[in-house]
Parts: sequence; structure tokens; C-alpha cells
Amino acid sequence: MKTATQQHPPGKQKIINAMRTLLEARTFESLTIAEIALTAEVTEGLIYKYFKDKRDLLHYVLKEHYQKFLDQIDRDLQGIDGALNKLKKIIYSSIERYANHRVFARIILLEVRNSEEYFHSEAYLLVRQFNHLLIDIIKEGIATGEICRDLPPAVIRNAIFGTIEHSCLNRVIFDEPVSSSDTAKIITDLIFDGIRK
Amino acid sequence: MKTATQQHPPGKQKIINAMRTLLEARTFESLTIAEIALTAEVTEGLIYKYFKDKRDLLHYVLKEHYQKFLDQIDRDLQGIDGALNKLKKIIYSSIERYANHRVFARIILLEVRNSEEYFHSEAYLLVRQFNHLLIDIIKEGIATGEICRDLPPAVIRNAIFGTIEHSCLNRVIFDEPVSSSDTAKIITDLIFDGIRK
DNA sequence: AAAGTAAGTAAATATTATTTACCTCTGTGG
DNA sequence: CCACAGAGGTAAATAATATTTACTTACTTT
Repeated sequence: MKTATQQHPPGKQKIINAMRTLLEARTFESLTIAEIALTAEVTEGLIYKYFKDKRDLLHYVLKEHYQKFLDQIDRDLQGIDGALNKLKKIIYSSIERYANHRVFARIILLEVRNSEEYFHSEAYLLVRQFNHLLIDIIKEGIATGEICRDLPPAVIRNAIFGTIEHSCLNRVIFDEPVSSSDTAKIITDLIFDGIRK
Repeated sequence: MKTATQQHPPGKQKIINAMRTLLEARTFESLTIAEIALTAEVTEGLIYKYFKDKRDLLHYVLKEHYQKFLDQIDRDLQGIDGALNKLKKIIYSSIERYANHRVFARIILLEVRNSEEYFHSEAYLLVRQFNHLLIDIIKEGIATGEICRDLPPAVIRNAIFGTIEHSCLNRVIFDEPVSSSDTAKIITDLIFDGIRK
């Protein structure tokens, strides 16, 4: 995974920044092109020069963010041994990221999944990549005997992700503050050992 | 909870049916009022007679469905003892419903959460009601010692829901068929006893 | 039968997204 | 050195849609 933070023309960068700023507090659908252009101090036409349409811009913002996220995960995982330890780290990093990057959280938890195009976007490619990483770690854990072999890897991944996402949703939607490290510990305990006494 | 399937004027009912039909295969955002009216064999104006706007119609369809779902959950829970047994039943019923009612699944998993209005809708009130039911069962389980007392009820609920939703998402989005009872069993095992060997 | 009202219509209007045709620099090969 | 290609950018027209308005029609109630 190479970083190489791309250098955009000033107008394009202003559009991206405006989108991010506006999404901080507002819903994607509620934003108008006129408003985005105004915030970016750019004309509406320029947005269509760089992006296919409004959604394409959204997907682009997500893609950039997801790239940074994956890079960080890669760094975080350096030198960690054992599938469960790796999963623990990923859980923590994911929650941290949702907590510290509201726009990212908004987009991925609420804004993209309702359109077909998302599933054909480059952003979604990165999501799949992350997905594979997870599945591989889970398979590794099953192979080494750390993880129960009766559970399909995909379901385990769904449990991890689903739990994290739902736990972050209220924070994103209603702006409720929660401690990342506490949440991460609780979720890890739950996923690893279940809820039964 | 009273059922009392309401009797709508023919026009209103046709609008609701059209919405349901169209959502079977298409994204909410991609539907136009013109198209909905055409499918319903009704004029566009009539839609606004009965619903505040396009989203309000969506929320209405969800509300009607959620009502039926809650009624069924109530019936399903009759005569079941023990918090874990109740949770098991709820997990099964939820997955079943997502599997057999694609429109319901589409709406709740993908279409509503991206707008503020949803969280002020009557449909969301029902979601909260269901939520409380779950939390109460979990608390009961903690009180009787069935469920580990170190985990906050809200996180347990997030885990249950998050796992179910993510497991149903692929089915909804890509039309992948999965066995409800198998999925329910696996999810129950995972949530109850964790992934650790 | 008059008044009131629910169901429904048709056409105008408003709001936005998107397209088009254009301008203006700046660096590059002939 | 010059013309010209192409990137960055603009302004205004157009198209697609949601929403509002003012108006029927038919049925109830008194």
C-alpha cells in the first residue's frame, strides 16, 4: 500500500475540502451543488470537471480517507503476533478512527450504502481489501487453533464489524461522546468470549 | 400492541403498494414521484395529499411493516422462558423477517438512516420500542445470572443487531440466498459463547 | 337542497443537478 | 519565437424532479 498523498489542482482540493467541511454537520443528500461550490469558492461547473456527479465526489472523499485508514492499519499491525491480538488491534483502531473522524464515520455508516454506484466505486474496492485482510487473520486464527473452527470466517467478520458499527452509530448520529478504549475493550471481550456467564 | 390493519382510501393504498413494489428492485433515491404515481395509477398531487413528501411515504411503509414485525415478535415470545432463550428466538425471527421481506430489509438497512427526519418519524419510535424490549431481556438475563454482568446491555444489543444486520446485508444488496436457520444458529453460538476456542 | 368535506386531478412553479460553450493562462515542440 | 494543445476555470442555459396551487367531483349530513 503506497501513500503518495496526491497533489490536486487548487480548485479540486477546495471542492474536496468543502465537501468534508459540510459533511461534518449535514447530511449528504441535504447538500446542494450550489452550496458546495459556494463553500469551495468555485463555480458549479468545476465540480463536474473533476467528478462525474455529486455522489462521485462523495465516493472520492471516502476513498481518500479509506486509503489513509488502511495505511494506518498496516502500520498498527507491524510486529503483532497471534490472530486474536491482531483482531484486538483492528477493533481498537477502527473505533478510534470512527471517533476521531466523524465525516469518515458518517459517510461509511450512513451515506454510501444506499446507492448501486457505491458498490462499483474505487472506495468499495478498498473496503473489500480490508475485508480480505480480516478474513485472512481469522483463517490464520482458526488454523493455529486460537479461534473456534465451527464459525464461518465471514460471520465472525460480520460480528466484529456489525458490533463496532452499531456501537459507533449513536455517536455519529446524536453526537454522543464515548471512550474509544473502553468501548474497544468491551467489544473485544464480548466477541472473544461471548455474553454467557 | 394492537394490530388493526388500517383501512386506507383506495388511492392511498395504491400509492403504498406502488412504493413497495418499486422498492423490491430499486433504490429509494432512484425512484421518482412521477414513476411512483404512474405505477400506482394515481396523479402526483395525490401523493402529497397523503404524505408530506417522498421520504415521508418511505417512512410510512417502514412503519406499517415494523408494526407487523413487533406484533409477530410478541407472539413468538409467548411462553418462552429464560433471557437467552428469548434472545435466541428474537435472533431467529429477525433474520427470518429480513430474509422473507426484502423491501423491509432494504428500507431499514439501507434507505432511512441517512436522513434526519427518520429519527423523528413514527417508524423510529417503533425501532426504539423494540430496542427497549431487547434491553429489558438482557437486563433480566444479567439479573438471573444467565448473562455476564461485565458487559453493558447496550453493547450486547449492538452486537446482536450489528451481527444480524451485517449478515443480512449481502443478501439484500447482492441477492445472495442464505439459510435463515443456519445463520441464526451460528450467530447465536457466536454471541453466546464468543469466537475463542 | 345546501353546506361541508374527503378523494382526486391537472397544470404551474421551484429547486437542483447537469451540460454546454466558452475564456485564459502556461509550457512545449517546430 | 510562436502557435497551439491542454489544463484550470467560468457563466449561463437546460433538464430533471419535487412540490404547490387552484380546481373538480361525488358523497354525507343536517
